[in-house]
Amino acid sequence: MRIGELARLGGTTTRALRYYESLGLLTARRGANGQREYDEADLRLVAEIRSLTGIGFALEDTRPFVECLRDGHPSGDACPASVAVYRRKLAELDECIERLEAARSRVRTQLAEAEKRSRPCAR
Amino acid sequence: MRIGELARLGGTTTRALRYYESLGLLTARRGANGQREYDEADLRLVAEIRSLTGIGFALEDTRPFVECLRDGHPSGDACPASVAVYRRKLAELDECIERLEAARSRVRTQLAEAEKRSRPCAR
DNA sequence: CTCGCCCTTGACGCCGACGTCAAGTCCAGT
DNA sequence: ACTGGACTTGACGTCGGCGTCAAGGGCGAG
Repeated sequence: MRIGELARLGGTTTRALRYYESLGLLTARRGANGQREYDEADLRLVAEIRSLTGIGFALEDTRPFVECLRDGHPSGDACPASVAVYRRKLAELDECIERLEAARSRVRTQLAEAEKRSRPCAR
Repeated sequence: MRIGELARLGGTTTRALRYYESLGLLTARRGANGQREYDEADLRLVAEIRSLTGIGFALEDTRPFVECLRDGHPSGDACPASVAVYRRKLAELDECIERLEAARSRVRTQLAEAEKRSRPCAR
């Protein structure tokens, strides 16, 4: 298949696919006319990339998963490097959630105090 | 005081202060030599901006607070517009935290499965 | 006078993940 | 032959919040 169909099937755009290729995440065979030619394995890679970025992974973080799949593993997270990214991401998420929850509680406090001041005698 | 001192006292940089001014968050009187001149009220504004951005507010979100202070209110969140930003921000934080927690649980699941596959007979 | 430090404006750089436009190529259908 | 759609590369634009550099002006101390 060509890039347009891969984009459609992968739920993304041709621009994104070329961008992935520029990062070395995707590689394409070229047909006689110079156009990129893809197969099911490439679709699998795109699916992996989209799935991970959809969760919030940076493109660079998807690299180990993609390489793992290209090495013939049935699953992108079958390799130690991928699992390491899982762990790092988990730690990042924990920290991020913690910070946001702290921020939320501060905002809540501020909001409560502001309302108390504006309606000092409200029930 | 001049911009350097305001930056020091406010815990930021001169570049940031000039940027705030370009956004209309800060205004400065000019001395005879063309240099910016600030007072305690300006320091108060900077403190408000830094406090809010420190929690994760965008600069634009601090505008109502700053204007509220400039209107003579003792607190930046004494105005309805500021309180509205609090509410909006709270909703944003709730949604963001929710998404991150969902992502975290997905990553946890993936990690657990990946480890199960890599060490099928581990205790 | 020079040194050094602070100040001025203007403008480009950075990060990530593409969007969007330009100008041209390739191919199938009518 | 012509049209329309899909493809190619290259390059600039976007968003936020500044960092950093350039090229100068102002001012007190020695």
